[in-house]
Amino acid sequence: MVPLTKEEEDIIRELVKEKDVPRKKFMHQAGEVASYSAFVVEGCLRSYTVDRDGFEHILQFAPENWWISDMYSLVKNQPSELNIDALLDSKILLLSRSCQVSIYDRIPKLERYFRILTENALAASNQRTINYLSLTAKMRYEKFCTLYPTLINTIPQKSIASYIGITPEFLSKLRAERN
Amino acid sequence: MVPLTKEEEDIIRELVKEKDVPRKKFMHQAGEVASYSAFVVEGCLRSYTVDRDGFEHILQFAPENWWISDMYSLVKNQPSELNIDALLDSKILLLSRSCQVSIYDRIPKLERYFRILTENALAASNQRTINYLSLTAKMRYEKFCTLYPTLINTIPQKSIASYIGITPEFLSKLRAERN
DNA sequence: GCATATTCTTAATCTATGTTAAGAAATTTT
DNA sequence: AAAATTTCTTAACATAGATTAAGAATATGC
Repeated sequence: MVPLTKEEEDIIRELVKEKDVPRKKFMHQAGEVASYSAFVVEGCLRSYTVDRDGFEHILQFAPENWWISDMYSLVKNQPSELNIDALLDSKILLLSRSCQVSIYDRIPKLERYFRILTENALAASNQRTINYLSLTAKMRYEKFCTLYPTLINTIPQKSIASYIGITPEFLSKLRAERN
Repeated sequence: MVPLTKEEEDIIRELVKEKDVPRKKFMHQAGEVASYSAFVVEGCLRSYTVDRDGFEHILQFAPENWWISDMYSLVKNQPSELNIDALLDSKILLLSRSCQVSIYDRIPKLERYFRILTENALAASNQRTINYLSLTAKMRYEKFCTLYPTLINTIPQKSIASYIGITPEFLSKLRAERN
């Protein structure tokens, strides 16, 4: 999306840390203040909350080439309610919030890149809210399938159920319905 | 949030159009491609979809000093599903998408301002998604009351019901419960 | 490759929330 | 301020989706 010169690439390479996250290992845990965003090079991460009854609710999947973070904790500097862990063995690039800001100062077009990225994330989040308000569970599942075709066979069904806001049992029933 | 010089103020004043929007009048209608963001100087706007059964679902309230737009339509350049209208007689500032970009080029710190604004909107939207996934209707109503105390007495209850994703009848019942 | 743990399915039962309807209260228009 | 419209409340009944439980299928760790 943003063409970079060799020097700009070097700046970024210096500020970003590569990391392997094996399946089920955390990149971030609830209770801590988030200080990193992650770009998924390979694999898949997810962010989720755990409610008072111990149920997990997935906020975001981040397959390859997606960014993931706890935006709330990052911008408010407050302890976060979110956990971020790997659904598959993954390789990520970590960018700390302070590095991010220093990149913006040194390479302004990256501030534009992240602004646009965030605008797209907001548009997608709004769309998801509208889906909750106006669609049945079945319709949300069908939308999910067309929106994330690659995820359907790589992540457990119960994770999809959690993302669309239903129980795994009910998702199982919905799937049985459509022969 | 962003201190401006006299000249910068003049640039902005030139690119922004002031407009009065009487109660129930539209700033934007579904089907059109959105090309403006609006800053609410006075009054209150809302964005909402109308589903196939004719029910309204409110995505956002914008009381004084908030921005409102159809981010999806704006960034994808696609016809929007959202209507934006005034809940109260309002005065707004309209900023077209093209002016917005030209402001970014002329006053880079405003690109930062809008990046931060969008990050905050995303954090709030994520929070709302988590609320849907993990809270009952009653808890969502209570959260709404603490989050938007000023709205509770200025907008119809049925609008609150629509925003938190329940019917007005059920909200009425919830309110009766807590004596 | 076997044992263990996790995920998925099915079915019976339960419950939070929706629907319908009708009157009361509040607000807006004339 | 009366009439008309919109919003709010209440109550009986309906339903989408949750819960519980148990077995079957898959996946994982050793």
